[in-house]
Amino acid sequence: MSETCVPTGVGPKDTGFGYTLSLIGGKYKMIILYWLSENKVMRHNELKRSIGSISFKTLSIMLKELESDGLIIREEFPQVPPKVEYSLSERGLSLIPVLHMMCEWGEQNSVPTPEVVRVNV
Amino acid sequence: MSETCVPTGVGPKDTGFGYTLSLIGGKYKMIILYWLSENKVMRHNELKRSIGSISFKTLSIMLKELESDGLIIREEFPQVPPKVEYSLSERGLSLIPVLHMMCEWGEQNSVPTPEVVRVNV
DNA sequence: CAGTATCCTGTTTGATACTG
DNA sequence: CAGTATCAAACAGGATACTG
Repeated sequence: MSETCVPTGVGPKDTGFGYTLSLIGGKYKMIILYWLSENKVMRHNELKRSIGSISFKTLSIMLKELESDGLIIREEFPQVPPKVEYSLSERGLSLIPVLHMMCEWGEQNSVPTPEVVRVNV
Repeated sequence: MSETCVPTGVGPKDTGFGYTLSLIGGKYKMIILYWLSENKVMRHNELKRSIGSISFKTLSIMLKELESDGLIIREEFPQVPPKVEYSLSERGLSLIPVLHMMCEWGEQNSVPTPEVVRVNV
C-alpha cells in the first residue's frame, strides 16, 4: 500500500483513508450513493422510500453534505409542488468502484459461508 | 453493482456496505490495519507511537474489537514486563485491497490538484 | 413535495488516574 | 508494558412539529 497513506504524526482526517471515510462514512451515505448509481436520477421521497429506515431529517442532512462534497448533483425545478432531483456527479461516479469493493467484501464475509449446505432436507 | 448490496427495507447493518463499515469504520481502525499490514507484527506501544493522535484507551478498544471481529491476532507472552504482539489474520489480510482503494481514492481526490503550481516564486 | 427547527438519546472519542 | 476504570465532551442520528 502507498506509504503516503498514513504519514506519521498527522490526524486521521489527513490520511487517504480518513478523507474518503469523511465523505462516505456514516450510516447511510454509501446506501444513498448506491441507489443513485442504480437509478441515475431520484427524488427526495423516492430515496426515503428506498432506504426505509432513514429519518427524513437525516436524509436531508446527508444529501446536503454529499452535495457540498461534490459527490451528487441537486437540481431544483421551480414549480408547485416543488420537485428536486438528485443524481451522481462525475466525482461521485468515480467512487462507485470503491463502494463496490466495500459491498463485495461485506457480502462475502458477513456469513461464515458453510462448506456444505443442506444436502438432504 | 450487485443488487444484493442493498436489499430494500433492511437496516444499514444488513447491507454489504454496512457490515464492512461496522468492522473498519471509525476514526482509527483502517489506520491500525494499515500499520499492521506494513510492519507485520507490532506491539501496543509501537502502534500508539505510530498513530500518535489516538488515545491509549481508544487504541485498546479498537484492538479488542478488531480481534473479536477476527481481523487481527493478539499474542500474549507470559513474562514481566508483559509483551503483546498484534498482527493481521487471514481475514484481516483480505481487507487490504479494500483499504488500498479507500486510500488511493482519498489521496487522488482530497486536493483539487491544481493544473499549474508556483511557476515563479 | 421538500424541506427546516427544536429537542432528545445513544455512541464514539478523549483525559486522567490507577493496576498486575 | 499493557492494560482497566471513571468521568466528560462531541457528534450522529431519531421523533415530532412546522413552512414555502
